[in-house]
Amino acid sequence: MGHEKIVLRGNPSLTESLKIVKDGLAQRRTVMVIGSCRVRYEGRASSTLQEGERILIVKDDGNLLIHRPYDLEPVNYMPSANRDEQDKLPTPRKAGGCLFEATSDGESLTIRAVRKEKRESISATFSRIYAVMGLDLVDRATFSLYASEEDMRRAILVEPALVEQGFRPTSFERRVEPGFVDVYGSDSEGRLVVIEIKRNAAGKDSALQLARYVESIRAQVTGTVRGILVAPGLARGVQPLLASLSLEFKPLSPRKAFEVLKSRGLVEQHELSAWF
Amino acid sequence: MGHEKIVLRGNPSLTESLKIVKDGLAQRRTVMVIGSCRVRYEGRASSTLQEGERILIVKDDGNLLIHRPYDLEPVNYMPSANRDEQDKLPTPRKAGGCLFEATSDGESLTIRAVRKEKRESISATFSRIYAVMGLDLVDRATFSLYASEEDMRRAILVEPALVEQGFRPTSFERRVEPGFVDVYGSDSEGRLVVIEIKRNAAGKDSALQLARYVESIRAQVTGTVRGILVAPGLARGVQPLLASLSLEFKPLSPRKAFEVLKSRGLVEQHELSAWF
DNA sequence: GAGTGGATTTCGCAT
DNA sequence: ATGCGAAGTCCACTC
Repeated sequence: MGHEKIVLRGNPSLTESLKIVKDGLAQRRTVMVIGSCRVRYEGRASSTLQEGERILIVKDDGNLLIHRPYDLEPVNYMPSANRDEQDKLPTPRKAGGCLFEATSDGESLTIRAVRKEKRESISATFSRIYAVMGLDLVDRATFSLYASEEDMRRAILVEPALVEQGFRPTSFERRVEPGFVDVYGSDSEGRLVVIEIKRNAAGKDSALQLARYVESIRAQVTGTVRGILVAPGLARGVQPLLASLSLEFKPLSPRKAFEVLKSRGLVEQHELSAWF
Repeated sequence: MGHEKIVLRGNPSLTESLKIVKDGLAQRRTVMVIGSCRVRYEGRASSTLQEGERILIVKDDGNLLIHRPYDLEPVNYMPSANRDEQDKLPTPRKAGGCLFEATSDGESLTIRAVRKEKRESISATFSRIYAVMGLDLVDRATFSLYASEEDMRRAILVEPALVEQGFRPTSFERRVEPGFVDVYGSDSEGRLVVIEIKRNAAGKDSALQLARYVESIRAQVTGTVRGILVAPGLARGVQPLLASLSLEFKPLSPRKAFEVLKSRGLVEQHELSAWF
């Protein structure tokens, strides 16, 4: 029993609701209740929310949300207790440290969650239930939030201060290798600057690649040549390697780059524009 | 048609789903779709989310949320376009500046939302729908949050002895050069007192911020100026920093502040029952 | 586990 | 509108 993909009841009886919620919680399914409720939270702060019609969601990892019919943010919520453990898992996770309890006094349905470590608890009491459901949802897809490396390069060209104050790009080359884009320029003291951009956390290969570029340039010119690795971050162990190669690191997130381009109206919106 | 409180279908046909979603959007009802979808967002950033089972909610004020079966935060979202207008309304609000569109190609259901001013848009395409519903929820209740930093400030104003015997507040949220002083007053010996309040354990930033305030005020007046950091505790390493800055620390928990307000009848009574 | 900084931050209040 | 600070911030990352 209870192995159905979806259990859903409209205008359920109290008994029916209690069973569906209890089963859903016990089986670590996503549980949703739509109805009129009062909510109380105590923990980091205290809050009360009087009777009103809302949507309550308990996800299968124990995260709890209570949404009003308006507002982007949940009016009440409680994070799952075991976030750290969850993050180690590549796929959907199950709750561990959060205690859930569904009870009924014959008139109403109360869902209560207690998070021991953080000493916080939340309680929602439904006096009326319009719909209740237990869901067994599967979502293993990866979420990608991005601006392209090309976007990062363009952002640096239009706003060189992203690299450092006084940086002036003088020329740039096309992509020489998948994943790498170069920008050349000079700093405030006239020194030559070679920039290598990486969209993801830069690994050793990036540092070594940049080192080769810098070395190549140094052989052709006189004077100091600085090598700067621009990336959202460094992979483990790259920091000391960079230092030993006398290279520098400048953090830049694709998001930041995207913002810069957007603020200048330079972002490509071919799909977006079609919608207007 | 469509005047029902709740329209709810399990395993609906594509045609049925499209109608319920279209009607719900047109009538500014809260719309919810549960199923397998792909999501694409463009605007402040860009994101893609491959096929997976999720919960999509369009609230009656136009806020859109897409939740995976895990995580506290929505994987994708789009704020309603008219937040400011909404905030002026005491009761449930309706969307204005957000364009919604529901379409079907015979195989899937696509819900799109476009926010013109912010130039952002989101699109969710459902290849499979387990449940779809249109809700007419009413929630006019007020949400009360206690033991906030604001409450701590109020508590100090009504009971200055929480800071120290003889303290007399003269003003609060006084504008000074670097920002705002939480509470401003004088001690039993007439010395000026500047108070910075923190709800959580105060960190280095709090100490430095208070130091800036004190410095600013010392530049404007003659005589001693005391800086007191009021917080439930100090983060590690802040104690010596405070000492080196010649600042003082007075422990005060939000809970205590709340108790004070409650004892004066300045907050709605509500029980703080045992958690376990 | 604590500290630091970012977020498609959101939210609220101030000028 | 804009800007600043708070948030029951959450969240990822580093030490």
